[in-house]
Amino acid sequence: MLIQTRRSGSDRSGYAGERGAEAVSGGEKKLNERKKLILKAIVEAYIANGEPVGSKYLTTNKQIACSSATIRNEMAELEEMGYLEQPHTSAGRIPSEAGYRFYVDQLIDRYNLTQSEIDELKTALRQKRSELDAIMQTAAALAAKLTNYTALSVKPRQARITVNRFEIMRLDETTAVLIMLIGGTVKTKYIRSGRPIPPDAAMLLAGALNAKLTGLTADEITMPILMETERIMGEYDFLVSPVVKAVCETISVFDGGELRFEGINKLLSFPDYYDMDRLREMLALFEKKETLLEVLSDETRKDDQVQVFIGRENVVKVMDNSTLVFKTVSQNGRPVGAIGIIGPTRMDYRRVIATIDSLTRSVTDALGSPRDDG
Amino acid sequence: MLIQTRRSGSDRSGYAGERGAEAVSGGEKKLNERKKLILKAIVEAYIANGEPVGSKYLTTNKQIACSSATIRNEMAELEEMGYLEQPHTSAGRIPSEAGYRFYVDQLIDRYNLTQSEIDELKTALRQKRSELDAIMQTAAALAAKLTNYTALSVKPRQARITVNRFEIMRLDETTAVLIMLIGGTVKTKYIRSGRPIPPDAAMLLAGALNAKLTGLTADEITMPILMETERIMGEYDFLVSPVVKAVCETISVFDGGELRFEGINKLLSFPDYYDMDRLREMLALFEKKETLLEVLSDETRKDDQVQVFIGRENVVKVMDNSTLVFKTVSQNGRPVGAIGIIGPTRMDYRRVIATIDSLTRSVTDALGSPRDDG
DNA sequence: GTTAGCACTCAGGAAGCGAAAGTGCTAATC
DNA sequence: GATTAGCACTTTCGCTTCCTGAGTGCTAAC
Repeated sequence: MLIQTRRSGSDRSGYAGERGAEAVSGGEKKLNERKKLILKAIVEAYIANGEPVGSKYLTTNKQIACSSATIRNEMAELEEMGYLEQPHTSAGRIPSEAGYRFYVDQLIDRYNLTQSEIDELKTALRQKRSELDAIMQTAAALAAKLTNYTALSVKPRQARITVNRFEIMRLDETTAVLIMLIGGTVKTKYIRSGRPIPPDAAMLLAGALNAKLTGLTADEITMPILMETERIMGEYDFLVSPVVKAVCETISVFDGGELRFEGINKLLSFPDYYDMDRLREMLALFEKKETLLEVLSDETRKDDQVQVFIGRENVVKVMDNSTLVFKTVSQNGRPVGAIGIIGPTRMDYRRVIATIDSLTRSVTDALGSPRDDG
Repeated sequence: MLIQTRRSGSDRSGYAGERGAEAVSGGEKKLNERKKLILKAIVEAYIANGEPVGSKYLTTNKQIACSSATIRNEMAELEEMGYLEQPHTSAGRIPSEAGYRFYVDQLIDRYNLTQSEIDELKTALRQKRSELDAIMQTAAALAAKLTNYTALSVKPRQARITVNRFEIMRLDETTAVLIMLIGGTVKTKYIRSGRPIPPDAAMLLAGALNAKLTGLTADEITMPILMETERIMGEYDFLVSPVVKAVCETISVFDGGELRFEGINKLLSFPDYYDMDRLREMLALFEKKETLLEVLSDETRKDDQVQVFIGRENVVKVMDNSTLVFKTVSQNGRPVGAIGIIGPTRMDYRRVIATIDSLTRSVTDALGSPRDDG
């Protein structure tokens, strides 16, 4: 079962500071201000340095005005509550998954990208205006570059895929290309016929397809429709069956969704992935795609806020110790994909969340509404 | 400077057995039969086990009928000649790059895939008949699966990219999709105009583009051609400039070639890549693409035989300790891409070469000649 | 409730040691 | 002259041992 970040207000990013944390609903334990301060400091120090943080180190933090002994007591309690862990007795503490979760939900500060980063983002995206595939890939590349983690972009599995419009391009006597507009993307498919395809047959076919098959899913293309289309085609009815087959193939395959990665090598920057087995499993996951697509597609539509899945919250077993952060991208108010980051649980959440948030917002802007605008 | 495998005959695969090895031309040193046997045994043992091989171990090889002391003497000479290396005094020997090269050029046995492997290959490819992009990707995935190394597929940088045919698909009042047939692939580009694009303008535009721009490279599209096209378009001349810009963008970008990888996680199966730095550099190389494309594209056309670049023979510095094996794929006798394997120098050359050879052959068959066949 | 002090624990590095593997060389043998 | 047996030598690798430093938990004092 996936646990989603809970939020109180309708704050734009959903990531407020400490305000309202006291009033949080439900099963979460209350933490006094000092505990929060300590937890926050531990998470941030651990994110920054990757080493367990000890009580002495925390005394250097100006905001925490008490001795190491006191901090030790608080830490012991935080550990008891499940927010901290100890790799071994004589090491400092590191955040548990629950600790990260609490941090992400309630302690994190709002972080803003610098103006130059935002500019980079906008100009990079402007160039590819509204080519959905290209724009998503560019966005993922940007996300990888800005965050230094591996980024992913996904076009979700769509329940109902239909072709908006057909076109036929004749190449020569017996060959033609079938062009299909599906949502914001164009798919093509070769058609080879044993018999000649005269120009008027191509025109007729395009017309027939547009008349009969637009707006239909693969399931809805039934025998009567086929026969009706063949009737329209008259003497060229032999073209209908192979072409419709090609159409069905396309809209079925397309259904699978597409998942791309950028910056895979960034994984290796983190000691968290120095374990070869973990790394291999991660890369295998990247190539299998189905599992990850499931996570992304199932959840994609729920929310237009940044989603954070920490460690074992992920259905995918492999992803212990890894966090997935993503947000959907919309066009005309409908989600058409998502962009995200995958990296170690010990991740710079502030930065990653801010980046993904801005990025998806910019992409959504850049995509605009390709049909409606003047 | 790249060194290519030299071959003597016109043997189909270019990988003969020992025959004729004695008669090899030029600067290569002659090896007596026993040395060859020993070198071959060492290379194969090292490929199989990944550990330096010692003289004692080689006595278990039936073909080498002499004592360990004799073998030691021969090994010492082979080392002097540059075919073997010693990691440290008390270890066995491993092949040097020159050793691998000699092995690949002259000692390797012909290896054939099993019938079931060939069948898998054919059926997998048949399904995607002649969709160039899809077929190349499938082929790379197959190569990765069959060899257990990382595979790559590439559509080479083409010096002269031209559009064979244009088509315009009108979406609504102000939006259209420009469809370009380039070689065997179809590229699309959105066109948005501030002003309405009536249906007859779309038709007229397609006609004008086909008349004026087909067969031209980006460089060859000059001002006079633009003006002539605008003249043809009459009152719709405002469409010409943005559309031609889109065309140029496409054929320039396309020029870059495309490079895809399959089975990146396979890299991790080999202790050769347990060094994190090497691994990271390798992954970075995979993402940068340009460097690798250069190697592949430059050499791609030279030869229709399997090409093997061992270690430092590769221009790319990162690829010490790595070997690149690839072969071009042709359509209508013209190279349209290449499929290859990248992996540790200690690679199963027999198997990899055989696989790439069969695979590219099958792909070439599957691609057929899309314009000429009945 | 907070702090100082102290005993305790544990990871990680350095040093030392012996076993195993494989070589190079010499002298004997075919 | 080519081959082999034998032996001393070198080097890695795994193992144990020891030591240090960091950080804790607990107790007693403030």
